[in-house]
Amino acid sequence: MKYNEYKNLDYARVGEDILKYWKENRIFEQSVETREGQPTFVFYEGPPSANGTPGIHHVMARAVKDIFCRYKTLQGFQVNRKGGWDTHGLPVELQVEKELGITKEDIGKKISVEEYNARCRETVMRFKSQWDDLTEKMGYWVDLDQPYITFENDYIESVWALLKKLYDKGYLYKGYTIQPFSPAAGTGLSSHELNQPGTYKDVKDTTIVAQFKVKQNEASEKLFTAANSDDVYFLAWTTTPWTLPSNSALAVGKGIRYVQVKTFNPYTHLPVQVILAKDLIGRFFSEKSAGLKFEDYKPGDKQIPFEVVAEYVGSDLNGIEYEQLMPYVQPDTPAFRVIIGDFVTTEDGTGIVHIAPTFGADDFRTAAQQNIPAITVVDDMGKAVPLVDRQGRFVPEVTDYAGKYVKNYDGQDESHADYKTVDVQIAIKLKEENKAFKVEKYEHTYPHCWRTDKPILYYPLDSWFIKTTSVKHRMIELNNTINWKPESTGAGRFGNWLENLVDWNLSRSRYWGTPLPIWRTEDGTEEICIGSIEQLAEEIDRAVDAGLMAEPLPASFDLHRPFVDNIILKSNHGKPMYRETDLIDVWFDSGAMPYAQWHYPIENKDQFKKNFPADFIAEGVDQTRGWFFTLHALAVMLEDSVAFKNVIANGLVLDKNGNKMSKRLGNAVDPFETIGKFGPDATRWYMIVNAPPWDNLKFNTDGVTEVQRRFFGTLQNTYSFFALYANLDNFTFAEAEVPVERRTESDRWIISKLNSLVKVVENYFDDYDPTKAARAIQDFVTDDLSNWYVRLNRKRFWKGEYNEDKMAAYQTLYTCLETVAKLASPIAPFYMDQLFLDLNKVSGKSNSQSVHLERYPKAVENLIDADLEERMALAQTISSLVHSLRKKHTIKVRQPLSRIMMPVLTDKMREQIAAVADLIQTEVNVKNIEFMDDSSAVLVKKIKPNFKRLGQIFGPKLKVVGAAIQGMSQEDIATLERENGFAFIFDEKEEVIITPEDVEISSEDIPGWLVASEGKITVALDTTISEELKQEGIARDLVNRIQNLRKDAGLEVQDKINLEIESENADVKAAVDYFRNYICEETQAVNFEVKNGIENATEIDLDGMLLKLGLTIAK
RNA sequence: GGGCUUGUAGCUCAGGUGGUUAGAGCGCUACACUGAUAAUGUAGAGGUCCGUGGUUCGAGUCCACGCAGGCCCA
Repeated sequence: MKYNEYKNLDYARVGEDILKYWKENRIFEQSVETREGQPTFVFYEGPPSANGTPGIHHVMARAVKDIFCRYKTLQGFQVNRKGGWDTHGLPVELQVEKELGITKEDIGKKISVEEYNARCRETVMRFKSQWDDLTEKMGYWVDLDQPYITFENDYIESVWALLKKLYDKGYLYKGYTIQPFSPAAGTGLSSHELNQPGTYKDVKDTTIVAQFKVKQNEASEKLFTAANSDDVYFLAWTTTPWTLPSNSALAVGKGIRYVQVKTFNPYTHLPVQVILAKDLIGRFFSEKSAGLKFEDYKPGDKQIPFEVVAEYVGSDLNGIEYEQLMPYVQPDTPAFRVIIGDFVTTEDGTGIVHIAPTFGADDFRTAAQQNIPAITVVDDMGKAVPLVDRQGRFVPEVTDYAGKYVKNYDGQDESHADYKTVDVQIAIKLKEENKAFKVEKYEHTYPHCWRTDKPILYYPLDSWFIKTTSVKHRMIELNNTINWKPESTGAGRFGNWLENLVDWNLSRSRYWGTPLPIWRTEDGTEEICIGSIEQLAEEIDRAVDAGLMAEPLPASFDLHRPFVDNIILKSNHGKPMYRETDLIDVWFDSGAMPYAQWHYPIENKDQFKKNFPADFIAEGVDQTRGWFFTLHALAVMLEDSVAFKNVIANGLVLDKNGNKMSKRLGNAVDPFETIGKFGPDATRWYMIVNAPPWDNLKFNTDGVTEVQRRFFGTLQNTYSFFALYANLDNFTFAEAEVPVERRTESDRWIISKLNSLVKVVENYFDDYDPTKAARAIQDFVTDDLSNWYVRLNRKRFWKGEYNEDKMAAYQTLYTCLETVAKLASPIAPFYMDQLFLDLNKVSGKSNSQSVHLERYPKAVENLIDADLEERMALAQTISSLVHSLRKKHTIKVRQPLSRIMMPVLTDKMREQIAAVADLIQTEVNVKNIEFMDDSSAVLVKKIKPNFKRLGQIFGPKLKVVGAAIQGMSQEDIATLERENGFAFIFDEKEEVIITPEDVEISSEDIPGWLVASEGKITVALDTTISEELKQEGIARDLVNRIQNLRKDAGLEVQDKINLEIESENADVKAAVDYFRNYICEETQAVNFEVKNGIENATEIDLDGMLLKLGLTIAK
């Protein structure tokens, strides 16, 4: 049996072949089955949506997931990976609407809800086969055969069951949220409808800077100290004066600077003191008025004097109370105070923002967080409603403006002289009451309803909520136990989000989604939340008995709209109950997957228990407030637990210029094309090795090419090298392993390095840092294994008998390759499996059918030898220095030299170098390494201050001391070393003593020699070339030329040859004479004749020495 | 506008707790090597460490304020 040898390996082909092999041998299934009974590693698949085609970023995200699942499998864990599909939601609906050429308005009219939803169901899985294809081709192992699908009845039923649990715990309630609303059309608008072209228009509105009078009490005392007897007001600007009756708070920016200004109201001319942002004084007070005297002011003067009397920061003002501006309706709980708002700026207005929680999303959110009530009235149904009704008119309680439209919704002629908007009427009233500081027209853009062209209002609309705020504290607490990669996403983005948590708005007014399972009586006094199909059937039976329904629930029933909408249930008091028409947020669907993927809690209790919470999940960072949040929120509320213990939030995949990929711009990278061209392994390896997953990746195929060449090319070369000679020698790893202590220094070194590698890679994987793992593996393969170990040991493989040393070399290299295959298999699953299989096919060392069924290698501590690794590093540095010296003096490596000399300052260093002397000598072609120490007395030493140490001792004096140290003479340094101390005298009095620990002494120069140094290592090269050395150089040159001839003649490595040589040159003759055996051995010549008149001779020029060579195959 | 994040050589990236000469790979140039050869070695060119201020004897590193890109949220 031979090791496979490849000419021009096709990496894409490797992917295809191995994929076929996996399928035929059920490797994925086996990797789960063979771990039966072992501890589980729980992974959750964040469901993608198959209504679009997959992109290259999906390869990235899924590579990250796959890596850790494979790694944990190698470690012996059982890792079930259930696939899943996210099927509900707006993108699906929009796509369907686009394809049908309809709008939301047409649903239920031009097309029935039933047909519409059928269309959605069909559309959402349209690209499933493409997704499945990519999943396989990129090597993402996930169970595609039994995925969870969010639109299936079982899934929806689970979601209902969870909703009911939340309902029973009191977490579900009906409230309102501020949404764009068109009073003219009587409907809410989605944000996407608001983004239609033409909805934002320039309009001129009356704006008011209102004066809110500060209440004098303990909290506000500081304002009045500055004010003497004047009244103090907050100034706040609004472009929607009709919201002023609904004001219940004022918001300031925490860090913004505010001033208190003494002046006069321009309309009433009364003395006032007003508070506004310091940066905005110029907007309200003219420079020209700066020096005016207050006693000179007469009512009506154009120039109004002003004076800054005090200054505050926003946090100083927090909590100060003020009098209600337009007291039509009183709130139930305390309001009218200053709060901190994160959205406050000094871009425009006054730096103080008027808050009307019923008419602004920021207002609503901030007020809710800081316990500020909204101003509402109670309607006929006993429900709290805002001061403006759904037609856009003030309610009767706002007496002065009752029934008036807040915008021109009733088509009045605005050009008429008597036309006054409600905003203007409010402005007039406030001016009269000394409550307006400035009134002016202001042009700005304002959104309009795309159907009616009338301005929209931000308006509270009914919504169902989950009371996440009630578990906020627990969510934060549990979040702190989650290992986030990167940490900042957990602490920052996610942590801040939790800190500012508001209740989860569950309602969506759509058609294709999980229906909210709540039925209510028309007056809202009775309701029921349904938690299962069984319960629904029972309730329907009751309704049938009461005559509300005609038939019981059929055996097969779709839980979507419109079918559930047609169900009418019977309340306890016998009234009919209708379903709340809302669908739920699709994020609830995906957040419910830990439960619903098993149809839990309806069934599969054990399955669920075994698979909750997840050990690991990974998705894009954009999921922080999406999937990560909903998973966490549901787990905390339902199970009082985290949903996941470790999470990687990966970044975006951008194009090579750092721009977002988009199909529209045409810069999107096709994953099939990339994998087809470079193969899945190089693609994955590039993505992982290039940057940590949580950084954005600038995807550049040049990088994939580089990875393919540098890493896979080198590894493959190394394998080919091994296979070539192992096949010649029939090495099958049949013999017992050569004991490590009988192996060479370099064998033990690479084994030590290998074991160190196993350790660090394990640590990196355990730390969920695949990039560092990949880089460590790559460095090992390219630098240690290929460029050093193999290069230094080439001869051992192709020269001489199949003896123990050769066996040791094969075994060592085999072990390295096999171990690398295992270590790297999570990242490059196809290629590494091929490598493993190619090796194992011959050796039969393992019974596994795949590297993915293997166990992760264990590092053997006593094979790791730090001293050995250190001295090999020394050998590398020294070799590099000698190469550099040879280069400088143009002495080629083939020319042997007699010796190098090295100053050594410690015995340890001498021992270390002596141990690797052979290697160095071979590598740089010198005969001897000699050491020098202090006793040789020719060393020139260099001294360098240890700044870190000296800085701590001398602080500011470091500059002088440092300079003094660097100025020390050779004698000074000798004194310091001899007496373990050296004294400087500064300014003729101050004595400073330094010790050898305060400095670093190195030897840098040897007078009369060629030297090179790096760090503490200095090498001197003896460049004298004796006659004998010269001849040996010629011999080596000859060998080189003969080898070239062999190669040119197309000889195989093992072919023997006859040699003939002819030359007049005495040196050549001498070299041939003296090194005949050496030349024969190196070139596998069985005969070597010096003669004249060679047939078919090749003429050779060795640095000016001419000769002729004849070469024939020896039979 | 807010939160988070990134900014180091032409490109992709390293640079624990501050230490004086900022590194690697690729690319470029030159030379060498040649039974791993579409490989390899050596050397060279290439840096306002995004900017400005500050702390410090000393800042790529710490602080503040900006600038530019990105994500999420408004």
